[in-house]
Amino acid sequence: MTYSIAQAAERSGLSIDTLRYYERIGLVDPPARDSGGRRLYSDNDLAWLGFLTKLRTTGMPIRLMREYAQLRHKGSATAGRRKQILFEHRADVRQRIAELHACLEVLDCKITNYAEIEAKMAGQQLIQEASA
Amino acid sequence: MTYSIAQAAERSGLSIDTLRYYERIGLVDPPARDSGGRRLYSDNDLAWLGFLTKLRTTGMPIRLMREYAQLRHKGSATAGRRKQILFEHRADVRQRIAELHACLEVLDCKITNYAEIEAKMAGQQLIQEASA
DNA sequence: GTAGGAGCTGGAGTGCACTCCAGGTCAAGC
DNA sequence: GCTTGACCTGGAGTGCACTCCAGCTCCTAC
Repeated sequence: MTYSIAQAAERSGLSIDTLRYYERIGLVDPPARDSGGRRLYSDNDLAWLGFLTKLRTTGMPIRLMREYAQLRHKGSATAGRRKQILFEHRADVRQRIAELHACLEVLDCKITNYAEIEAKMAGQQLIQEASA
Repeated sequence: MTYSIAQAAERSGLSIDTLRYYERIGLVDPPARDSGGRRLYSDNDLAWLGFLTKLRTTGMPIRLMREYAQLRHKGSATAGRRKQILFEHRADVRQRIAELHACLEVLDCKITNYAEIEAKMAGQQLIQEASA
């Protein structure tokens, strides 16, 4: 199964421009081409794009994704380094999740605060209306 | 208690340049100044900076933080909108945490994979050594 | 055969959030 | 009184990750 760049964009959630950009900077291999010179993405290509978007979503910088992509080409001898990259990145992600949770608590606290203010104001309005 | 810009930077975790930048774009109120024209941050200022960094850590864009900051100046009439901003932002943050968790699973899976490959290679090495 | 639409390339432009710089002021210590 | 170091200002520069553009080719459908 092959996909045009438009289909690949839709399935990967990336834009057409981004797909060409990723290719240009060496994040993805140049896909096959049809007789007219148009890109034909394979299921394999899409799987790799899917993995890349996971890395991006989790905030991995592109230069590191590129290092990973290049290691992939050098075969199994680089598996150690690739594993290390993912391992360290996972630790980063976990830490970021923890940070976000901490920030969530602050947000909860603030929101609760606003809700209390609202309740108080609503109460005062009731009192005003009753005494009017 | 007051703080020089260097102290404020250290306590907030922001750089001196960033503090001045935030002031310039209206994210923080211009702090007091000493007789020599130098900034003197108050505990209140630091508390606000602390809250801002929570918002930034959670990915709120600066233009939205600025809207929030400006609403704060307009008094309690804007509390509803401010609450709304935080409320929506909290939903964003929760969603992002969920996304990160999903990505973590993919990472776990990949890392496990690499570990298995390593184990297999180690096994082969043992066999080779034994037969040597 | 021609109009339209998808895709192509190389290169320029964008938005965001800082970050750096030159040239100056000010207060303290020697 | 002079050096030093922290701080000041307005403005320019940076890095990242795209995003857009002009001008072209190719295929399809009428």
